[in-house]
Amino acid sequence: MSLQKLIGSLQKHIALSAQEQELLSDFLVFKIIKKRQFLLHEGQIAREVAFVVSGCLRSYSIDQNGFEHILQFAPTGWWITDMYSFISQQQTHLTIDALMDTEVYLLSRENQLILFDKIPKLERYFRIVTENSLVGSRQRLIDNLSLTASQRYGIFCNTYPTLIHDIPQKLIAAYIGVTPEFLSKLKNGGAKTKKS
Amino acid sequence: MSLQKLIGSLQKHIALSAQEQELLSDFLVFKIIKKRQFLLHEGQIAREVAFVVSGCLRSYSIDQNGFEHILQFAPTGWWITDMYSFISQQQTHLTIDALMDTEVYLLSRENQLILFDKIPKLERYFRIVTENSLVGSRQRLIDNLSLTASQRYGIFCNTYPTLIHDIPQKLIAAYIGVTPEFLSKLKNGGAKTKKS
DNA sequence: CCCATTTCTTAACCTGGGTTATTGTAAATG
DNA sequence: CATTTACAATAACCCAGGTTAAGAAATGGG
Repeated sequence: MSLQKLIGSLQKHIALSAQEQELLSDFLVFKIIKKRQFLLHEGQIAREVAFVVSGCLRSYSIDQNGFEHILQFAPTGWWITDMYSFISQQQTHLTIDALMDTEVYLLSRENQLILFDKIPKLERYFRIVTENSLVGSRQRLIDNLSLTASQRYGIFCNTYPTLIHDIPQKLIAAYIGVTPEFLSKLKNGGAKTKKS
Repeated sequence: MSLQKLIGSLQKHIALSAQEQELLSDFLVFKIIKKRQFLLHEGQIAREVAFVVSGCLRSYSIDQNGFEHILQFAPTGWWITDMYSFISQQQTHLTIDALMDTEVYLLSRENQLILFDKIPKLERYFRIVTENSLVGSRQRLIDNLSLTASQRYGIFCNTYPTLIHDIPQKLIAAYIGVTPEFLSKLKNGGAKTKKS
């Protein structure tokens, strides 16, 4: 059963008894999000965090000029939500949708907090996951401040090797922070435009 | 006593008994870092996380060209470390130093993990602090991807109102991601360079 | 109080990446 | 299988922000 993917992720950091696993599963909702469907829309409240069993989600914001900026891709084994909206229960400025048909387990903030009291090990697990997310987010900030677009493209290829050939390259551009035109120039033109 | 500042921060999220406060304080080390002195140097391991009681620290990375990029300022009431090195105990790529004489409490990762077992509420506190840091980091990423330098300067002024007049403006430039020359142009020149 | 160092400003010129537009092509959709 | 719709490539031109340089102002240590 697909719940095993989630349990597997938990067991990397904590040990859960059979009863605890059962209890946890009572608080989860399984859902299929079809390609191009939304899990979260700007203006809504992120009531749940999602664990991706298969497929891939993305979170992004849309700026004043209508450009999308991708914060995170979530392939198999990743958690995704808008953390701001999830912890404050205020309206989100992000959108989350599916790049392909995707299976997820949803855990509401409400249930998460209940579980933290019933199974303190779960609070540990999420503490660790959040620490790791913070490391990733800070690293990406540094990369954006110190690297060129071409170097960031290289890092993307290492970080999400499975995605490169599976998603449109305009999404890669929206992640590394350039226009699709410029990414195309990078990959093909490479460097030179000047004479010989 | 200055420990009260830390306890005050804890009490915003959790309730600690007198004994628990005592136990916690046994694991903390008080330290004064004088202006321009280092708390962490590239290549070292971040054994501790620091809580700033007074003064201000900063964390930054240095890129291939020798330019500094500031990840975080930590005035009174903020926690700071290199989360990557702190959780993995691998060598850091960041540097942390003091912008002015600064008082901190240090908590080692080792002691932090011991405390998480002895006082689960502390794990909750750090789970919450880390969630909030993640929100801040993600927001800053969005800002860097979607806003102009001028808009980012405005946000800096709102985020760290106390710092604007207390730190050299080259540091503000290193935070918002522009050169000191360009920030100067922004503040004074404003817009025009072309003819009337 | 003075000299040295660091910081700030200004200005001329440069470039990485953006904008706009066109054309070709591959998927969805009917 | 025709037709919309979305994606990628290319190219000419543009601009926010970087680079270099050099003088003015602030800071700081002896």
